[in-house]
Amino acid sequence: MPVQLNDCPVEVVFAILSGRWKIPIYRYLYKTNEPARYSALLRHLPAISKKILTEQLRELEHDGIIERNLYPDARPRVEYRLTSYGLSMIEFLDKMSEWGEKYIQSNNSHFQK
Amino acid sequence: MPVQLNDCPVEVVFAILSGRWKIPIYRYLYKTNEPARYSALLRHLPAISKKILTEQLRELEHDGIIERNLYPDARPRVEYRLTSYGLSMIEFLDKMSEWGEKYIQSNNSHFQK
DNA sequence: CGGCATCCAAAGTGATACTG
DNA sequence: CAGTATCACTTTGGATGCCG
Repeated sequence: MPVQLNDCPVEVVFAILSGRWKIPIYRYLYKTNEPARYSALLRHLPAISKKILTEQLRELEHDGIIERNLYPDARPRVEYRLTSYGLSMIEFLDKMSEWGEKYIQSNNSHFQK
Repeated sequence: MPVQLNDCPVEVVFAILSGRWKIPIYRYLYKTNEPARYSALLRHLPAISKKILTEQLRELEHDGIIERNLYPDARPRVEYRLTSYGLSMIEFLDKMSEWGEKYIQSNNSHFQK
């Protein structure tokens, strides 16, 4: 059998966060620091489609990173926010960000393609 | 235009490490702490094919994470090792690993799917 | 030994239109 | 407003075989 994904905690984390829009969604929720409506996310991520936004939100919710709250009304209102679990990711995300910045700064700009 | 990938250092890091076998390759090189031959990697990652192994190694090399050294001989010998750049990723990888372990421990085992 | 070429399957992403 | 449904496309991973 191949290497079990779940053998490696690092791969578990990658599995949770891999998806074209998961980091952008996380960043938005983190920096606004308040529940965001579906439509606000849609507006903030100009290139995303509703189908994909819904998918990515469902997956993040499934993995316990965000929470979905429906406020039924004439016009339904849905808000998403980071759970405490989601918030706690900031520890390694900050470290990653630091590393990434150094990487970009250095003339190792291979990643440009 | 969509969010530029390169606007976000975290996404840059994800781009570098995303690939089915990159973390396993990294882990192997890190824990053995010595140059590994192509054939050793192939043996250690039971489910990988030669084509894919070569691809992932090339990408890691391109991004400055590993180094490839050819020792020409009757039988060619090729060794791969982490660069200092690659080694320095351990800082955030350790943090990710800690987080991932807690995540797995907690009854939030949603990620099992 | 350490690859590359070919072909194929699966996953991920997206455009568009429709709905309670 | 906050979604589904459908279909198309692109990217990634993999099986297999050949080569210097």
